[in-house]
Amino acid sequence: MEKKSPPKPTEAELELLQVLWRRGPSTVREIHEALSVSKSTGYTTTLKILQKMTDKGLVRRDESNRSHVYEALAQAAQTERQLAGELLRKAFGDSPARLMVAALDSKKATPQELAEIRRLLDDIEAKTPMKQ
Amino acid sequence: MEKKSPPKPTEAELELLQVLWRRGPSTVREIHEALSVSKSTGYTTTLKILQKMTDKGLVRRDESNRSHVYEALAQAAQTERQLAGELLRKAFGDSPARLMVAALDSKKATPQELAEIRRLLDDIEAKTPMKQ
DNA sequence: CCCATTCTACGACGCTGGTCGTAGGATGTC
DNA sequence: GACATCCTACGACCAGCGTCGTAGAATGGG
Repeated sequence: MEKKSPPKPTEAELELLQVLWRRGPSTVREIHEALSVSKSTGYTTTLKILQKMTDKGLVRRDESNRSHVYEALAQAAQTERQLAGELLRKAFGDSPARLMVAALDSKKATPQELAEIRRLLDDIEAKTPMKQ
Repeated sequence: MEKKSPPKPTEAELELLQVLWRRGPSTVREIHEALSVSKSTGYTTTLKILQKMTDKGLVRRDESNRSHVYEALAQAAQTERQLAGELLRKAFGDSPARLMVAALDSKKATPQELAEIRRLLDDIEAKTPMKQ
């Protein structure tokens, strides 16, 4: 039992996490620049959120340089599982099928995407029934 | 163009909406009772949220009786589409496949559910390519 | 050495969501 | 008619989130 359950990131925190997942360990400046293309928020806002994320255990920081270097502790797959699971429970009665109906209804998927979903289902079914 | 876009319900609002979807038009008392099995919140809290939902246009109320009767305006399918679409965009780069991976990973689906998703894909593919 | 720049820390503010308490009007019962 | 009960309206409160401004320490260029 070494796994701690990392708290759910807020919307702004998720955006920063996504940058860290993409870039790897980064300074506040780097994260803020990466984000400023889509968002126009102040530098200290980014800093403040990062500090809170450190308290929450979502990220870890290396303070050996003057510009602290932040690194994601929350893993992408785990965070996504958490978010999907929560919506599943709160809005879809824990029915993945119902969630997919809504998702595919909201964003019209390309035939390629549909094929990919089928492939993923194959993988899952291949794995589940005869336990490995 | 008669469809207005109803605002996104908050978590508490979604719970009340779900009761209304299940029960149909109901009084505050009825909604509160229905909810009190799982939640222990005050009567006036339910009332207040309902009032705010009225302002937001999520519900409509009939004031002809002393006990006002509330009715859902936001439709279930549309609301679910909205919620799934938002998560899809914010956390999954608009990729339904990635969302499904996370969802199925969070809640181990039964073979029946997987089959149901396949059926769903069949429906969609049957509908899209040759436009009916 | 001094000044401009860059960084962190910290407090403030506004907003929203969820919670409740209380006031006061309507209703029902004896 | 009087009283207890149920209803709505409304304001208060608190916590969390996102935003920013400013202070003050570290750094680096002339």
